[in-house]
Amino acid sequence: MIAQVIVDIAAKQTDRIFEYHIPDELEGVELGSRVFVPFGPRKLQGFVVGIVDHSEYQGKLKDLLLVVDEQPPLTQELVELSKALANKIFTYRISILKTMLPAVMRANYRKLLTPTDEITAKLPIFQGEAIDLNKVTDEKMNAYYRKLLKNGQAKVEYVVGNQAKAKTINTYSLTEKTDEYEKIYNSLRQNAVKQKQLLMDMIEDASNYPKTQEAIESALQITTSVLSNAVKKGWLKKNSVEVYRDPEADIIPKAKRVQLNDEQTGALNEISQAINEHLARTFLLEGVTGSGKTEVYLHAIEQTLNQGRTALMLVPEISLTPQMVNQVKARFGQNVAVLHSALSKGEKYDEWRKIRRGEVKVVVGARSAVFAPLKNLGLVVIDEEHESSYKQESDPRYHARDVALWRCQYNDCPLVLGSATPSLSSRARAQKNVYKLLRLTKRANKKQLPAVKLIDLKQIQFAGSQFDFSVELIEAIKERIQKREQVILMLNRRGFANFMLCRECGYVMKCPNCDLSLTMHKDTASMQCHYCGFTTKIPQACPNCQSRQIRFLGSGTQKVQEELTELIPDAKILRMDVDTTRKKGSYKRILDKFAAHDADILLGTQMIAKGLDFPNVTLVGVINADTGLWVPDYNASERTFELLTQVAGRAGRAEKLGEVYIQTYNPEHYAIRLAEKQDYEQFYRYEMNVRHAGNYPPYYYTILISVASAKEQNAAKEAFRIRRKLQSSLSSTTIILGPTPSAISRLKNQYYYQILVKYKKETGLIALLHEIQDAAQEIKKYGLNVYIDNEPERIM
DNA sequence: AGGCAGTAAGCA
DNA sequence: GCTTACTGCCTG
Repeated sequence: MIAQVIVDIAAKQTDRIFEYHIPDELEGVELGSRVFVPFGPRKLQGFVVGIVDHSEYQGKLKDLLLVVDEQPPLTQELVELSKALANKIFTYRISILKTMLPAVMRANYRKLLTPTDEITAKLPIFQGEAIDLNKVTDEKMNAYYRKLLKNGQAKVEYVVGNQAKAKTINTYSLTEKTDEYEKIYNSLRQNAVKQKQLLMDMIEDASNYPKTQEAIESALQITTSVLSNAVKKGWLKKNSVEVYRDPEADIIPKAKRVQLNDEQTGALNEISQAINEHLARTFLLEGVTGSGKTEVYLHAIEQTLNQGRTALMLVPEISLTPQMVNQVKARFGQNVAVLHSALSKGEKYDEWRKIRRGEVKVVVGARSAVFAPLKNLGLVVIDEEHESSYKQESDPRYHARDVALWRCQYNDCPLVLGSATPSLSSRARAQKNVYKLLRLTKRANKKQLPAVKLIDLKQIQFAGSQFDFSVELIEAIKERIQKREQVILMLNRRGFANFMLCRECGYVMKCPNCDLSLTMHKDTASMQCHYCGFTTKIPQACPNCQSRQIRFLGSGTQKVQEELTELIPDAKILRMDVDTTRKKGSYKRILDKFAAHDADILLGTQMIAKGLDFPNVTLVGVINADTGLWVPDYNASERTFELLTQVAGRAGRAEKLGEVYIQTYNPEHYAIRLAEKQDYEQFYRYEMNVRHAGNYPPYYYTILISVASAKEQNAAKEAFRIRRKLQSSLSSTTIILGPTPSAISRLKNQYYYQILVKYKKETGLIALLHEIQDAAQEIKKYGLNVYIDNEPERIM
C-alpha cells in the first residue's frame, strides 16, 4: 500500500502530494496519520492525506519511517477541509494542517554532526555528543566542521523529533496475595518501620490498589525510596499511567437550566428544528446585550447532545472568561473541553486529546478551536460573531466563520452566529435571507437597557488638572461608590502616555524599527513599542534638540489610574490590560477580586467590554470614545459602535438600573450618536449607505495584497508591478486601489505597500492570485514578501 | 525549505 | 588548482 503525504515544508514546490511505500510493520497507518518520512537527505514530518494501492510515480518509492501517534490526529473531515481552505485563502496546505493541531505536535528538526572514527570522537568539540549544526553561528567553526565532513571524519545525521508528550504518573499495583504479604511482614526486621507501614497498607487496604505514588506517599508519609525498594523486592509493580493535565480541577456544581422567555423559545425552536432535521442552515441571532443569547446556545447544545451529536462553541479570546467557561461547564460537566490561550502547551494538548478520543461532546474555545477534531458534529455556535479576532492576521489567514460554514455544510448541521451588534456582512446576508435572522429585543430579566449619556468634552469642565475626566463622570463615580455599587471604566489605550512630544522642536519619539510612536510606561520606567516590543529608557530631554520642554501626551490606563486615585482617594481600583494580565491566572484573579467587591472600580482596555457579568455594576464610563474612530479603515465606525454598545451592556445587568457615560469629542458622529441610543438596526441602515457610497463590503468583496521589503523602493516597485498585472486582466467593474504605503508604513524594519482589490464578480481572479502567490515564492530570495489576504478585517 | 550539483569567479 | 559564490533543480 502507498501513503500520500503532505510534507512539512511550506513552499510552492512542495505544496503537493509525495507518495511513500508503507512497510509491513507500519500497516496500521491511516488517513490523517502523522508520519516521519525521508525527504532527500533529510527526514521530515508529514501528514497522510490519502492511502492508495498503486502509484503513477516512475521512480522507486521510499518507505515511511514512522507513524507518530497511535490514533491519527486528523479526521477525514479535517483532511478534506485542509485542501479546500488552502485553496480559498492562498496558503500552503501544510500551514493549515499544522494550524489544526496543538503546537506541541509540530516536529522539531536537528541536523547532527557525528564523528565516524574513534580519534575524531575524542576531539574536545564533541565531548561525547553530536553537534547540532543548526545552532552553530560561528563561521570559523562551520568551516572546520565542513572540513571534517569532507575528510570523512564525521557525517551528518538528520533527526526529526516529536515534542508532544503525554503526562504520566506512577501507580503501584500488588503482585502477591494478602497472606503472602503477611508472611513478608512478619519476616521483616523490627526497625524497618517504613517498610512495615507500607506493607500494612498493602494488606489492610488491598482492595484500593493500584494506588498512585502521590497517594501512597502522602497517606503514609514515606518517600519514593521506600517504594522503589518495595518494587526491587518484588512486592509491588510500578506502572506508568497517562493522565490529563487539568487546568481547572475545581469541580463546578451542576446548574439547572433556566426557563426561557417567549423570544428565546421562538429562536430556540427554529434552531432545534435544524438540529433535528440535519439542516446546514445558518442563523443570525441578533440580541441586545443581556437578552440571554448564551441561554439559547446552551439549550441548543443540549438539544444537540440529546441527538447523540457533538457541539462546538466559539467565543472571542477575551470573553473566554472563567465566568463564561464556568457557565458551560456547570451545564455539561465532564462533557466539556476548553481551548484557549491561557492554557499551557501541555494543557492544550491534553484538552485536544480528550476531544480527539471522543471523551467530550462539547468544545468551547477561541478561533483555532474551529478545527477541533469533533466527530459527528451537530451544531456550531459563534458568539460575538462580529469580533475581528475570529480572523487570523498571520499566515493561514482564515476566518473562523468561513471554516465553521464549511464544517456545517460537511456535517449537515446548523451554524448559529450570535451578537448584539452583528457584523455588517452577516446582517446583510440575513437581510437577503441567506442567513435566517432571529431577534431577541428584550433583556431576559425584563430589565431596561441602561441609560446612556454622552458627555461632549469640548463643552464641559474637567475634574482635576488633567483633561481626562469630566466633573460629571467623577461625581457619578463617587455617588456609586457611596451606594456600595461598582463601576467599570474603559479606556482603549494602555500604558501611561501614548507619545512623547517636544514642545520646542515638535519631535515625537518613535520606534527605530517601526513607524509608530513609543508609549511611555511609568511602572517599568520605559518607552515601549506596542508592536515589536522595542524598549528604551524614558528620556529626560528631547533626544533631538536636548530641550527639557518635553511632554507625555495621550493618556493611557496607567495614567488614568493615577489621576483617579488623586480625584477619589478612597476608591479601590483594579486595572486590567495586557500589562496586568500577562501572567498566567492573573486574568481570573482580577475578575474574582472584582466579583468579591474587593474593588470599586474596574479600569481596563477593551478586554473588559465583552461578556463580563457583574450584577453590582451600575455605572459604565467610557473615558474616550474616539480612540478608534479616526483610524484610516473603512470599518472604523462599525468597530466603535460595536465597542461602545458592548461595554454599555456591562451596566445594570441585575436588579439595579444601569447608567452609561460616554465621553467624546465627536458627539455628533453617527457611530457615537447611535451607540448612545443603542440602536443597532438604525446603525446598520446608516452604515450600509456609507458602505454603498464608498464601494466597500458588504457591497464588494475585498482582497488585500501587501508587499513588504526592508528597502522601501523595492516594496513599491513590486507593488506597482502587481498592480499592472491585475489591471491588465481584471474587468472594468473591479476597483483596484493603490499601491499606497500602509498606514503604518514600516513595521519591524519592513516597509509595507498595499493594493486593495474590490470586486463583485471576477471569474479569473482566484487563478490570477494563485499566480501572484507562486511568483511571490520566486522573489522571496530578494527579500520581498507578498501577502494575500482574502477578505481582510484590517486595511491599514 | 534546504541540499546538491554544476558553473563561474576569486586567489596563490 | 583549489576554495567560494551563485544559480537552478529536486525531493517520492
